[in-house]
Amino acid sequence: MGTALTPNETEVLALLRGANGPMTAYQLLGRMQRKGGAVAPPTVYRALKGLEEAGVVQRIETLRAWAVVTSPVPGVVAICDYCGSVRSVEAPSLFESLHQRLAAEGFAEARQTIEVHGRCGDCTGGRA
Amino acid sequence: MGTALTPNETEVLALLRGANGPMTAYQLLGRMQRKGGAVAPPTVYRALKGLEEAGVVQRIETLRAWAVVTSPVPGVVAICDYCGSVRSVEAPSLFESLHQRLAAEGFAEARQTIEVHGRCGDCTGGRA
DNA sequence: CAGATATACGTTATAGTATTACATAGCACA
DNA sequence: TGTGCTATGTAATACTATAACGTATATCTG
Repeated sequence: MGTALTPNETEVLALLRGANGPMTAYQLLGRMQRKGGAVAPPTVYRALKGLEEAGVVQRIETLRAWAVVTSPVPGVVAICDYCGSVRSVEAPSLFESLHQRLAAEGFAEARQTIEVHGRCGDCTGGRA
Repeated sequence: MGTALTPNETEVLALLRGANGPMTAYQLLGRMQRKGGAVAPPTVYRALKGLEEAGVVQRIETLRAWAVVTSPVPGVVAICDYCGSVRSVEAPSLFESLHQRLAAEGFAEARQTIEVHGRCGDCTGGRA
């Protein structure tokens, strides 16, 4: 199946798993430098590319940051602008509707990005 | 209603309208420099910010580029990776489903980004 | 009118994100 | 042994975006 991860990919993935949210490439770079000495941007970007192709991380486009994929199926990324939390919400029927809608236009999609900014339940319940 | 556009905003909007697709901020900058002499990045970014707030342009996140808003209502941005075309596809019921789905999670959305990469009808019909 | 405020813009510098290009090292295996 | 492949290192650069500060102009208002 998926080829095994390389050492660098493993390290980046571990860092992302240990974080409680997305990290930018340069945050990852900083962590790796504090551990391992001379690490340069291509090391991080190559690892991210590999992990993305393996389907285990994804770029959160609107944050220019990277996060572990938490759901087996593509989801809606819900980003709270108040507390910064990022959740992936599964919505298979939504993606199916999207597929249908695009098919009706003759468009064959290969990759969907759905990101939503707003306020999460925790931040809505409490004060502003 | 919407305040009038500033001269810089007007110029940037005209450039985007004249293009047949999204332009990056630095492409806009280059055009403005060839016309007007010394123009710096903040000039472009300020104009884009104003236009975005006015709802007449939007950033295409997955392209890191900017495009004129073509539909009165938020749409699905369909990007053909073969010919580079970018279209906004209206899908009100899709956005309504998205709203419902997020509301069920307690999430109140303020801004949605839906971008899809794939192959458009023109590129599907013909050869690879 | 003087002074206060607000908007738009100019200018310089810098921050933040990502890629290109080329070198090297190790492994697999004919 | 040598050939090719994968992963990595390394240096430089490209691309995207913002911060911080200054200036000009308009408008309001006492």
